[in-house]
Amino acid sequence: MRIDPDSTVDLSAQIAKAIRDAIIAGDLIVDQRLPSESELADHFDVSRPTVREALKRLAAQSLIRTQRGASGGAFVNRLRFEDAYAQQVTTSTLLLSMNAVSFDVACEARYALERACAPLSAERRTPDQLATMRAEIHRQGQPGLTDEAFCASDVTFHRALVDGAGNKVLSYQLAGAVEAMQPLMNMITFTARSREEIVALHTDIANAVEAQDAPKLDAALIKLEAYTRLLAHSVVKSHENRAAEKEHKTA
Amino acid sequence: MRIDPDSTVDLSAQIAKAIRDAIIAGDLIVDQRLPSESELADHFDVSRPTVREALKRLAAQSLIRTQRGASGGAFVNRLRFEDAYAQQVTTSTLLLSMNAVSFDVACEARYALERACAPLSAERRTPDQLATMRAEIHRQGQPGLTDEAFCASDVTFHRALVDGAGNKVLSYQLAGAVEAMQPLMNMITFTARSREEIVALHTDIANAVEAQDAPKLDAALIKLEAYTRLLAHSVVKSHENRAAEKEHKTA
DNA sequence: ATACATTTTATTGTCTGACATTTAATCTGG
DNA sequence: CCAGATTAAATGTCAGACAATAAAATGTAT
Repeated sequence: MRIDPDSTVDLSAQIAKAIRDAIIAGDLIVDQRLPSESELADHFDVSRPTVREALKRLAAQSLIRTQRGASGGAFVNRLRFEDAYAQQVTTSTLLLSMNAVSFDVACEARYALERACAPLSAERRTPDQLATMRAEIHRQGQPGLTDEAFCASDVTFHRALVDGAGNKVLSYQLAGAVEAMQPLMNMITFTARSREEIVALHTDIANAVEAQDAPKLDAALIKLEAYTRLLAHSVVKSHENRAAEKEHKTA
Repeated sequence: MRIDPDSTVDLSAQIAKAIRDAIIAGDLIVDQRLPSESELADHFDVSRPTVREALKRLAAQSLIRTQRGASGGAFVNRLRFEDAYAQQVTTSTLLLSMNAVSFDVACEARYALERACAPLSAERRTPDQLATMRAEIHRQGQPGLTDEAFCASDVTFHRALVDGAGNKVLSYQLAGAVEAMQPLMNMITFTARSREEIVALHTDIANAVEAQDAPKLDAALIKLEAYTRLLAHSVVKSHENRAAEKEHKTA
């Protein structure tokens, strides 16, 4: 592990990269203790604050954890699915919010991915998963639910569908796609009529899963995607109309 | 933006969270300049090194960038697809290497996702994308190629297929799945015979894409997945045999 | 000898203050 | 008006200190 003191890059960034590379290469294994901050400072010939900045960078990526006290220190962290999941949701959410991704593109991606795991879900669905889906459908049918709560329930419903595939890697990859869509979905105001329609489509999905009927499930998802896009378009249009009216007034 | 000085959590972690939440909530917008480190230190009532550790955490997640000099400082970073992509690859790779994910599970996830975007790719394929796929197939057919180079070409080929869907969100989500598999794929030793088979299957895929024949493309991908798993299983078996032999000798 | 309380020690967390480096803005002389 | 020198503001880095924590070592009483 070496750094170049003459490089224009931050020393802490270089040190973080050196350690990260060592972890990726397997030179540092899970739960292994790194040298203490002072030792690292000596090794890289920098000050302790600089080493600490490097370690904080790695901690931000969940690559290490630190413990205080005697026999404490920084340890290589076993990256858990939940940690990776949380990071992916944050990243995906910001990515969508900062890059002017159209609703259509995001929606297409989400449903394409969801349909990818649908056949596996249909095959392997568990009673637990079915119960979750039914429970969320029931919740979505209750009046007085806020739009946010409705969307949250929607996410839970779809997560159950995805997790039903029984493939942790797949669940992890899809988590970002499904959850990152939520802020966009929250823009939609769900009328009683549209909620009714969505509940009906969700019921179709749950039925198809229960019947382990993959083609029917795929068809139901396609219908739901189409309906979601329809709703979003009407929202966009009403926004545009309002903007146009405003424009008209000021003119 | 506030922190709790009595919390047991690191101050730098709290500050990072406060700023991160502000970015996610949209209180800090892209390219907006954060207060200087000294000002942040005053605001949170901590020292400058503590603020710096917090900022490095955010920099590690590509949420901010820093610039030196007058009128420099920390700016909210527009998260680019490439940055998010790179992070996802790192995370996914470590996730697989640290969690004893079986080849079958990873492979299933990868091909399920890839098949998800296949219909879109078939519909929207560009001449450029087709050219890339053909070029990589040609490279894969050349003798003297190392296993690593063969795998790298494989990744490029599949990326072309994925990018062909013309959906950046989808490409981003799939990037991790495809690239993270590479270390696992690198374990396989490709015989001349198996390379030939893979090239043939890749040709089927390219032909299906060119013909914009989605069902044919899906079928080709299913065959490739089955063959990939077959190869991996033979590798695992030969490993087990060798281990058994070793065991026998020492006994 | 063992269980419990105390002390020691190693380590991270935080602070203070200073200097180095970089870069944009400002000033100054031609 | 322009080019170069100067200034100022910001991050990058360093050194040394102290606080907080938690494990290990030590002492002590039963």
